[in-house]
Amino acid sequence: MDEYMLETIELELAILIRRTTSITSNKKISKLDRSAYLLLHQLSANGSAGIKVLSDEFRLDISTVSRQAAALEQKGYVYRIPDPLDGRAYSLQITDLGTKELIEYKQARIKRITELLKDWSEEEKDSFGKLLKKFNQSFIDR
Amino acid sequence: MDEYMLETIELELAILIRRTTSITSNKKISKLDRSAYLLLHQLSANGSAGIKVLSDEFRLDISTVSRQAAALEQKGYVYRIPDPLDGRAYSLQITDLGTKELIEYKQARIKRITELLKDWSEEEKDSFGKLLKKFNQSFIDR
DNA sequence: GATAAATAGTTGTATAATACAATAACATAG
DNA sequence: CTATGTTATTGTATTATACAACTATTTATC
Repeated sequence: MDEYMLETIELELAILIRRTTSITSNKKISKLDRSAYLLLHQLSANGSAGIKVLSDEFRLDISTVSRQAAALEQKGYVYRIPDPLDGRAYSLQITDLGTKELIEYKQARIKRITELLKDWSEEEKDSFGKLLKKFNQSFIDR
Repeated sequence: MDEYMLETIELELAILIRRTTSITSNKKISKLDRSAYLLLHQLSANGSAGIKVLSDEFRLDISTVSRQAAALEQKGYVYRIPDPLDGRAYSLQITDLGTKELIEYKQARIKRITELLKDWSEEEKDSFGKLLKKFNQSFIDR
């Protein structure tokens, strides 16, 4: 029973990833992509931070975050504040435009998920959210 | 409450995808990648099929599946049976070697997930598996 | 304080998974 | 039999990632 459920989880996760990857490369719903969205979310929720800190939090390579940040800066969604104590470093700060886009994108995502889950019970949604969060937690801690 | 939970689901899904993408491009655990794994799984579970049928089932572009199939054939994990009724088409059949790799890969994945979820209750695992499956269902039906 | 080692960030290059467009070979409908 | 549709392949582009080489700067060591 246990073994079987793990197999299900394992398979359904793989399917989920493939499906999302496909949809992502498909539709340009908004001006934001997933990586940009998560970066903006982080800056918005937890305040400004440098590339290094962000890449640690995200468990991504510094170079990856560096490019993501450059793209966001180029679009005017973030700006850089040089670190007064360290000439190499700076903080990324979300702009008003960035905040606006973030909210719009988030709203569009929530709308889509609301639609997908419209037949789910409150309890199921609640449970799914919590378990996903818990899974990501274990996942991140490795 | 509802709105909040949808926001959580939405965010945690994005995080999950990013995290998995990162890990995928990171570790070569096995000879299989996720796409190859899912293709083999499909052939193993639902019998042989052609590229067209597979790409419909997977909601992927034909060209994508065509390349995945070519890669698997090249490794000796599948072989082609020409369709006797249609000179353009053929069936993909999993080989013994393919089956062997599939089982090994699946086992490795289950092991990893077992480890990740070792502190979860039976009920949580059960619930997570079912909800993931249900989510993919809604997701696929669009 | 001078030099060595560590750190923050950028840029070049590579890989994986996808899509779309053009094409070839074949099948079916009129 | 010709026009249209279908299966699969191949060329090209995009996106998100990693690793490696590099620059500029900071910190540690002697």
